[in-house]
Amino acid sequence: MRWSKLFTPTLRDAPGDAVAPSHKLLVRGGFMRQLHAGHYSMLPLGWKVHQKVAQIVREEIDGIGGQEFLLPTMHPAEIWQASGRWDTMGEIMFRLEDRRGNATALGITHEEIFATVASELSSYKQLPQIWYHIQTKFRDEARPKSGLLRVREFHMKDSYSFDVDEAGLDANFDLHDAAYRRIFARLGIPSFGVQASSGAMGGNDSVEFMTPSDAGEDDVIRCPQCDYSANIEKGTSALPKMDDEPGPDAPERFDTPGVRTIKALEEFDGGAPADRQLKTLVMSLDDVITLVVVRGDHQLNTQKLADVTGAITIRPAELEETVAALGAKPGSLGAVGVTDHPIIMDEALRGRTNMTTGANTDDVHYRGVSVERDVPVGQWADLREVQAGEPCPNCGTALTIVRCIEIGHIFKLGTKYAEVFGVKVSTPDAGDVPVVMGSYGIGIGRNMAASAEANHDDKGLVWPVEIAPYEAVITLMRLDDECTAAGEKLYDDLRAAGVDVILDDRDARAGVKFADAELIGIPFRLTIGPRGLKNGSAEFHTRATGETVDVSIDTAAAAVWEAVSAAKG
RNA sequence: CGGGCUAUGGCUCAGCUUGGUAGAGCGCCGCACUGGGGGUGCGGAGGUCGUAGGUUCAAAUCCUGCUAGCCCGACCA
Repeated sequence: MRWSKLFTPTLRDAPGDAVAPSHKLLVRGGFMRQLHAGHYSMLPLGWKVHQKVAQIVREEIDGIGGQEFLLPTMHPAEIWQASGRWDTMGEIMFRLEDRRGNATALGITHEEIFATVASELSSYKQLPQIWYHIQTKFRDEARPKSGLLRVREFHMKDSYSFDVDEAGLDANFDLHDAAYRRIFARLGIPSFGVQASSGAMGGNDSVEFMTPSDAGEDDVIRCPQCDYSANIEKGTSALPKMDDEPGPDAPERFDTPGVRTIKALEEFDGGAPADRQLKTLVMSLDDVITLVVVRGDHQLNTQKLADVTGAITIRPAELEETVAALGAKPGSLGAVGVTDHPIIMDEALRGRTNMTTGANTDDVHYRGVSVERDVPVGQWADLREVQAGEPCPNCGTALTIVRCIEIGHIFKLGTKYAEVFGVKVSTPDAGDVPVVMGSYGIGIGRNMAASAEANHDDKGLVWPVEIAPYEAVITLMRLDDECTAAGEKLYDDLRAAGVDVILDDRDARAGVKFADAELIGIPFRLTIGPRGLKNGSAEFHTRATGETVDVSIDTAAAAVWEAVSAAKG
């Protein structure tokens, strides 16, 4: 490629509304442009990087035995209705009708579709199978943000494993785990796996891959000592045991005029510290008013509540609903003796006695509450959100909470989809059995952005060689005959050697060319100018280190080839 | 969905408070000088000021509705 012909509109200033470094740099470098919220046009450079990322993913999934497919992105409603996800996916799914009025979905993921294909599997001898495609997904995100990090239209590699039993699934799960770690390493993204909520995917086990970044959207609990790490939607901590006094034989009502908050009750004469209070949250779970109780100083994690209850639509109750349900306003609510609404209690409250909580009369509280004696708990569950500094459940070290980008997610699905879509195989001793599935996703554009987040400096992007838009640039300092001839020869030699090289033959000043090459993150640069040519040399610059060395013009191509080869492993 | 902010040329922004000829830098086109880190000078093109309505002799500016975008939160793979 000759830069004079390349469409790469680089900008000196980032768009004012971009915040994330990857967003700013991908726009400034002319990799992409926004069409509207959550939809980006990939320009030639952006698409080139995107395809290189996809190719790495393809190589690694092929490497564990994956077979590449391409399934449609428009799906009939019936197939989603069959799995139940037409309803449970809610507003995330784009829906439309064809000219006959048939309901259609734009694919958010492809478990159902791959399962229909898999229904032609018939014998255990065909298993295991790993099938995948790299296909556009559409998700009607409530809030697209941060450039490519969260969008409404994106490419995802999603693979699916099919096994005759759980042991087979475990093996395929581990193969994917290892392949994903190789992918992230090749993309230059520091990564680690965490225990995660399976959310709307169903299934019984899942691991998310995370990379620490302020531009991310997930909070991850990490132990600095052992290897414990979990999404905050899933993780827990070991709380110090509380020594409660037994308290009175029955709860005692007492007046608390004007006390409306946990903090106020702490300071109130005759009140209680927050960790000796019950916090009663009135929630609507699929329109069922439910009391959710956590310790006064704890926070509810709504994803945990969703996982535990299976509820699809969770929201705090409106004021009127709360008053209608309990007869008091927030600030004086409690679950003592409440029998006409389900009560879900956080595990941290098990066995607690002599607690303080609202009495469902404005300005009145109870003290001396024994949780298991006085509250008709319907369900116990881990609902609280871990706070930084709490002890690790494995080793007791103070936990940290790290902001992360989710760069991959792998699920053990079990037989849910196989049963719905009749994916079963004959076995020698168990007859026909449903196939055990796994599902494994990795967003191409998000990983491109995550690599940009991890690999940039104040001059611009510093792509790993494998995904850089070009591996090397030959920068002509003058467009005179001598420089041009030397540059053209190097350009031809490098292309012949298989190096992805661009010749900067623009009639522009040196500063512009250097700045552009650094902004878009080309790993290696050969500078050809009269200063070097006098001595028969070119300058060899490495983007990542900033080092510049003189090399003989005769060996310059070989030097670049060696550097590229070494970097690609 | 709740809260906040924004919308003026390709990009970044000023102008709005106090209504009166639409501006700057970068980018773009032409010419000249220049030529190893976003160079200089001269000349030029390019804007229904998001949109619809209202107030007014007069609206980028004041008022109202709408739309779009961004940020925080909720939610989400």
